[in-house]
Amino acid sequence: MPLTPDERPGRTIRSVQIAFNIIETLQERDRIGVTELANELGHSKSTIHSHLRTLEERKILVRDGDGYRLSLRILDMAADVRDQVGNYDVIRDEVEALAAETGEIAQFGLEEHGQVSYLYKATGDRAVVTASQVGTQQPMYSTSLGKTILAYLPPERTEEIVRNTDFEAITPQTITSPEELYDELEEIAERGYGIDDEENIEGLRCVAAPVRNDETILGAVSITGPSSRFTNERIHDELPEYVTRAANVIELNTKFS
Amino acid sequence: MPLTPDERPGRTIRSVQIAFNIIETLQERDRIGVTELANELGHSKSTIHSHLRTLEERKILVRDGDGYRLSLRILDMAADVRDQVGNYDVIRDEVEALAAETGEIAQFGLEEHGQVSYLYKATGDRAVVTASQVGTQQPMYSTSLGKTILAYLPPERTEEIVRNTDFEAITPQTITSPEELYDELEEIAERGYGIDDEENIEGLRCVAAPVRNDETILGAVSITGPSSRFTNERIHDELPEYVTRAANVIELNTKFS
DNA sequence: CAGTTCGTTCCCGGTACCCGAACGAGAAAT
DNA sequence: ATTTCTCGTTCGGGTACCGGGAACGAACTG
Repeated sequence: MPLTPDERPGRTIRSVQIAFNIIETLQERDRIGVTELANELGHSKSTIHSHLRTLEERKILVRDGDGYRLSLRILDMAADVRDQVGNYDVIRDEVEALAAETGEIAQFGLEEHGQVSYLYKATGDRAVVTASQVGTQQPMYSTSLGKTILAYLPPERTEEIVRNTDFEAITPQTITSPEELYDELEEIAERGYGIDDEENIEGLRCVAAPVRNDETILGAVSITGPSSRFTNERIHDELPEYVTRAANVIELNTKFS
Repeated sequence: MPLTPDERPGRTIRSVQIAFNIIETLQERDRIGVTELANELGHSKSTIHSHLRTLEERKILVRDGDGYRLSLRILDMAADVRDQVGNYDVIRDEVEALAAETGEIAQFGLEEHGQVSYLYKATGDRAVVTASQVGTQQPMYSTSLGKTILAYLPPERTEEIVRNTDFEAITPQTITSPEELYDELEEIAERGYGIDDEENIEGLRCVAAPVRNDETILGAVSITGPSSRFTNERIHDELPEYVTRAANVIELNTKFS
């Protein structure tokens, strides 16, 4: 298995690619040894060995029993990430409050690499269970968070993201063309909130509101629930009020970084 | 500045070292650009550029404004780390409970790379503030957690760690020789809990108890407080009871992984 | 519009990276 | 006890490829 078929522009460093292949493999299947990794990744044992040694010296991995796993240093790095994004405490408190008062799932997400990344997730007492997890990514065009963020990003950035998007019909309702998407973005910008009507997961609807600081968008807040509770009526009346209120509180407490 | 003066055994991969130098620099000082990184790390701009491109493609970094920062994917990795260690929920609940009932700092730590890494930290309502943070590391020989873990590790592993330890007098009370340390480890094994009497930070004392599963040690729980509240009397009577009780609860709820 | 400072690209030389193969240490099997 | 796996580790060699320098382009500033 050759690595990458050489992305068009720019160079990328092979050893580093290998290192992160190891890390990612170790992320999903812990406690693996040298030989197994070598087979899995298609490299010689000696190559993998040197890499493991390097990563262990850097305290990214630890030997645990027979095999390696990621080290707790990752937790420290995660804390720094939260600091760097800024306003984590405000966001957490407000998302928790939103989940508590609605009983549903509340989330905060922001754009990274042309996708939505979840920064925080809170589950209310009657919330449905979903697979989404903090730090993971979802497409922009199929989520309320993503579409709402797109609607408020600088136009050139929005275009760049849309241009690099492969539209895929995740559910029957998913938006599958740039034209449809741009229409909806306009709509969102007009009314101030975005909606996902079973476009990402069947049976689930979401409502999201942008969080902005001085014209630049930081991210968005959303609530997610089953279509049975998110009726056509509530989704354009009561629910947008909740999320915009939460978004406003975050905006007001935002400190410049 | 040459990288490492070539560690004695084994080879380590330079590109990966550079990549993690970048990551670590970005961890402490966010939003840095290519040129600044190049100067800081002593590499050419083109080298740094290729690395940044690689790391960005791997979604480890994001462009944010002008400059890079670590991406939210780190948060996802952190979640996986907690899963891999196992029993995170039990540990969190019990450490929180311990902090709540004592009012002090409570922590759970385990051994990695011959040091203590903190997995969880909870602060009670009258707890002193310390710099220690989840995911960071401390020496084994100067902390109650470290010494307690050493006392219950397999003897050969303990020896290996002690052999590779540089003893340093962090405070006037710090243990500075293997002999002293081994004496204390025996004491700990006898009475079942470990103590740090201002050996790591002046003015602070800690008490720790081991968490074991079927003869193998998973880590240790500790409480930390000012010497004024951690009197000679309480530190050998009331306080050990708290931590051993917490440790026992964790042990009982431990699932095999 | 000149001047500065970014980020980016290109090519080239030297090296250190990856591989293959051999070694050593356990454990399991007979 | 001896064999036979399989694991992690070490070692040298050939060459891909990584890092450096310099030139280019773009964005700001004066």
